[in-house]
Amino acid sequence: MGGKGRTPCCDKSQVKRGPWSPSEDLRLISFIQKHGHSNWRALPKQAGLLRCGKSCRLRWINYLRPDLKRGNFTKEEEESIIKLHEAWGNKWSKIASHFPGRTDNEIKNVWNTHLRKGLASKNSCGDDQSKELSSISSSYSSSSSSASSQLSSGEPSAGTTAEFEHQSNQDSNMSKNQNDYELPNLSIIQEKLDQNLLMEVTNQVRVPVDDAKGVKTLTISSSFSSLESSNDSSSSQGGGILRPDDLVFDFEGAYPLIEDKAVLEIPFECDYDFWNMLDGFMTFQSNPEPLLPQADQTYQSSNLELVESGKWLSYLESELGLEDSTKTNINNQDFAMKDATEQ
DNA sequence: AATGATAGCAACCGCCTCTAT
DNA sequence: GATAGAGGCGGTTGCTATCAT
Repeated sequence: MGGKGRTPCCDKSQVKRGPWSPSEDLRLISFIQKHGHSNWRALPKQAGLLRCGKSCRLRWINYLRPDLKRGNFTKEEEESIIKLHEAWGNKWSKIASHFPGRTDNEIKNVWNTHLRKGLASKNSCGDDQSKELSSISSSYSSSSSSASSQLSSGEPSAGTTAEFEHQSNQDSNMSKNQNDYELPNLSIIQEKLDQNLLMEVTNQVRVPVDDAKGVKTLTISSSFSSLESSNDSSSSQGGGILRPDDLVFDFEGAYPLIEDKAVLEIPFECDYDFWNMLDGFMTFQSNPEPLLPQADQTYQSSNLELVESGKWLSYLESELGLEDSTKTNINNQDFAMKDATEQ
């Protein structure tokens, strides 16, 4: 410990706080993708972000990392969390290390919101709990063979802990060296698609990826809760913020693989106006007001919004030189009109 | 329909640990 | 060994959506 007190990690009056905007997310993603994150403190400045380095790190780890598994925890995962918490207490990062794709923050939240209450209620009816624990134990052992032996007793033995750690090392490649950040392989992408994380593709920013056999395309797709009729509360938070459920990596066609890893690149050095415009766009698009339906207008206005946003992104694509040339002229005209109208 | 209570979760804060000098 | 800087962790807060009255 320092002893003489710590210098603040950043000047809090100079940094932005609160929810991250879509453009900040994209800046961070593209910067890390290109340069890695060897120095979190220096990163915000280098990336042109008015954020504390810690904030960037947290955002990346908890939200933007490409290997994150989103969506609800499965029953098995929840049961595993309960058992691991029994063994280790609030060692969230340690627990999280056994759930590839899950973050300590996520697990902590799940524990605090769901599991703790569930257990508390079970504790009130004594016998049920021991029954429950034994069922959890057997369930766990069937679902996680390498970890199965340690869960029947309260404290983990040295051997069983070692087993967990062994498994953890095997599972969490990302945590080995996050500077060598790797994108998930295609099976993970497919898994996300299977989980319906790609609910509705409303916009696409295509990024060409060089490939010896030609240029493939990565599509960053975003869908917005305001355009969805989903009752899922998790998708309804965040307002104009681009959420991971919204921002998914989608692949068109085969993707270049180097040593089984997909490689892609988002152009970081685009015009700063691009990011700012993107911010404005995201806010504009996610603004529910134009979409809040007057009954039969719902469908029409939503589709209008989709069309407009599609035009907008096409415009972006053309600005970035990523466009399908056949669409460019029309879209530029459309956007210019829209732009003039809004201004 | 309005209001208050509750739930869920992203983000922040402050402390701890590790490492370089 | 002392010190400072940086990353990491766990606790907590605050915002938003949903539910209940």
